[in-house]
Amino acid sequence: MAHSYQFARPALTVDIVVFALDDEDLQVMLIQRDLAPFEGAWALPGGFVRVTETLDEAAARELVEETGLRDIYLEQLYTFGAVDRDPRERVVTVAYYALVNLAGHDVQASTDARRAAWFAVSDLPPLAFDHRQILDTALARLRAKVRYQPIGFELLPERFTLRQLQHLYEIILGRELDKRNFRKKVLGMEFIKETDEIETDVAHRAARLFRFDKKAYDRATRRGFDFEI
Amino acid sequence: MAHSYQFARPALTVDIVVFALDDEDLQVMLIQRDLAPFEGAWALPGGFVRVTETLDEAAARELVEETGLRDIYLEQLYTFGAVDRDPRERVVTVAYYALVNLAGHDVQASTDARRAAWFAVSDLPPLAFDHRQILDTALARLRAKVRYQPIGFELLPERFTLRQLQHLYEIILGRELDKRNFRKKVLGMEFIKETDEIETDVAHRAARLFRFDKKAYDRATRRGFDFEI
DNA sequence: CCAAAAGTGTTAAAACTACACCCATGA
DNA sequence: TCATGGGTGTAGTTTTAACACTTTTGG
Repeated sequence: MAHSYQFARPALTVDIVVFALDDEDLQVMLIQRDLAPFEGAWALPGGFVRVTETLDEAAARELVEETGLRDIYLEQLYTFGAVDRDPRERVVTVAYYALVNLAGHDVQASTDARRAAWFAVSDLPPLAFDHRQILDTALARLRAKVRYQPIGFELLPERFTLRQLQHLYEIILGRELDKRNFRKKVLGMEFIKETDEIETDVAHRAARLFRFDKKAYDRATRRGFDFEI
Repeated sequence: MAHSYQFARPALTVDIVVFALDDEDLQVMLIQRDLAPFEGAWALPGGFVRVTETLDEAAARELVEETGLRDIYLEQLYTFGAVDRDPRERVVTVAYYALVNLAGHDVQASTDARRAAWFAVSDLPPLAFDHRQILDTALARLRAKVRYQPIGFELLPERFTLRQLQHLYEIILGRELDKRNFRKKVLGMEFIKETDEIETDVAHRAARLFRFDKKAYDRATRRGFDFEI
């Protein structure tokens, strides 16, 4: 590695694919651009990385600034470096994806969030730059990872019913699951703890609420347990 | 995303963790640094990304320049952005990992490769920068990915024995596998094709050679087949 | 009393694990 | 003829997949 940079430097940004779940669909948060290029088009939240912050910090900061979301699950996805992905100049972007429980966070909390909106991943508008490719990569990662890491819980409230959990997997994986087999598998995981609460305000028998116990999960993992749905 | 960069830019590099297999160990290629900082220390091959090349191109170029290796399996790993990972200035690095078949490539083909050497991952020297962390991340990724993607073949010659293949998994996964069960599973994969050749120059019964048929693998994948060891 | 979802077991098929001997070859 | 690794089958166990009815609750 040479000591100093004899060439021009690419600019460096972060972009974040924020996923949430409603009753019907997996959703993604997009921001409507107010500047050229792609003025008026929808884009992923993101922005330039400062020299004084890590990549994770840049992603978390942009998320707060552009969407008002803070303290949510955030994981680096992939770094996109096509030479012409930004028409103005060379920009390399480190993409992240985030998972948020819609019920627990107020997206309108930020003034900069006025142009933010949720879209179903099955019905997306055209996106600026290569953001469609980034989003597709994030979706593929989420679909693969949700099966062998307990990240799905990030999309649910802290207390959830088994029906909600099953529904989450059905939406993300895109196929139906057998209710009895699903419950058998999940109830066999000792880190999915039954609480003494039940649903309220439902027009039918109320379901038991469960919670994900991270410490118990870590203990099981150390014993060699492999999460899998 | 603002239009132009009102802040100083981090420098951007690529670093590559090159894995190979010998009879005993998984090995990694390191380069001895001839400049400060960390002069004389061992480091991953890598260097600055030019504004005219993609990240993949930068990684492939640095690999040829520093090790002489070309046309080998190369995959983006993770991007490391700790603020002080380089003592000189802010440098973000996009790490890659590569897999190479030792028998098929001549590492000494490059003049710049004089300071390159292979080290067993179980017996590494101290590394420059955060390269130990990068290497550990690559190792974790390789161990996880080799189980559900057919990338192990990249570490073997084009024609290989089932013993070599089993040995590869035993070294990477760090545990012994049952010979009969392993052969049963592998021979059941239609994209692992028996050839009409056998080993030569062995002091015992010669084993049949097999090859990995990528097209047949892609066909199986499209039918929903899931590779797993 | 009706509509809606909660909750619950069994069986057959498939996959996985453990395990030991004879065979072919070259030195 | 010996040392070395090549090559092969079975049985017990575990895991997975398919499948339907009764209970609870609120409206």
